[in-house]
Amino acid sequence: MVVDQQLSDAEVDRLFHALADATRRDIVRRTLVTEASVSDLARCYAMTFAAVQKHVAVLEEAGLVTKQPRGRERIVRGNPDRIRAAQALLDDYEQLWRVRVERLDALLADDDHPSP
Amino acid sequence: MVVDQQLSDAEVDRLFHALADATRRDIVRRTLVTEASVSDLARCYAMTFAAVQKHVAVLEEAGLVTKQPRGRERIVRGNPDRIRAAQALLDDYEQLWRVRVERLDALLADDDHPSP
DNA sequence: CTAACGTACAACCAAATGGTTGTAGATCAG
DNA sequence: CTGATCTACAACCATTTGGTTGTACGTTAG
Repeated sequence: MVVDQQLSDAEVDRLFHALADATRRDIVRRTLVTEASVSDLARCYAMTFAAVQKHVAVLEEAGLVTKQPRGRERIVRGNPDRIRAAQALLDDYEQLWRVRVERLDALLADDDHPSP
Repeated sequence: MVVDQQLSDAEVDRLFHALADATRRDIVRRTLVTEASVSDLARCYAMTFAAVQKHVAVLEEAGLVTKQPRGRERIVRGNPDRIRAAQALLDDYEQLWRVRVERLDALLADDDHPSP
């Protein structure tokens, strides 16, 4: 089982911010399936190489992607662990919501036996 | 079972962007457990009422929170469905990653029977 | 060696973000 | 009615963001 990484607020900020852009999400999608160099990726989008380079940097700082040198290229790979970390965070929110549901259930149970 | 909402790129942008701020995440946490007025929330943070109001607006546009008038107050409640929508999106990414794993497995299987 | 390719990085710009203050409209309490 | 409270919204400001262009440097191909 993957250990539930303890991410700081700033890291969580970076993680969700990195996911809040369609181009970056597409880069994550691609590199989860197939590794690609930065210029491979740049050819996929209607923007300059430098712009794509910046998106990859944002993803790398968020931990969603790793960049490994290979000759003159930098090979980009998606990091499934960070995806799972994000899922774990969202799971926590859902668990919190259950508290509300359980409290409402308790209230309804009390209504079955109202005090006079 | 909750239907898998079909979110546009712009909606997903808004969803993750709304989550990319510690104050907003805290508002979501609180309002998932207990409903609260905007000024209830404002008292929790070291910033002006107007700033908190803006954060709530961002969360509302992202669908992570609903705002319901009650007298002069606006009651804020967390929306677990949007949390689940975000989880569903991340699940998709994890599924993509499995494609890579399966392809690697296939490659290894080929290596068991190398051609001469 | 030379030319082409892949990357890194700085400088610049318009637009969006996250905060502030200030004003004004509803609603509630006394 | 009057005053306090809760909200809405505009205007403003500093910083960040997402894009551009341009320059420089290492690596590969011919």
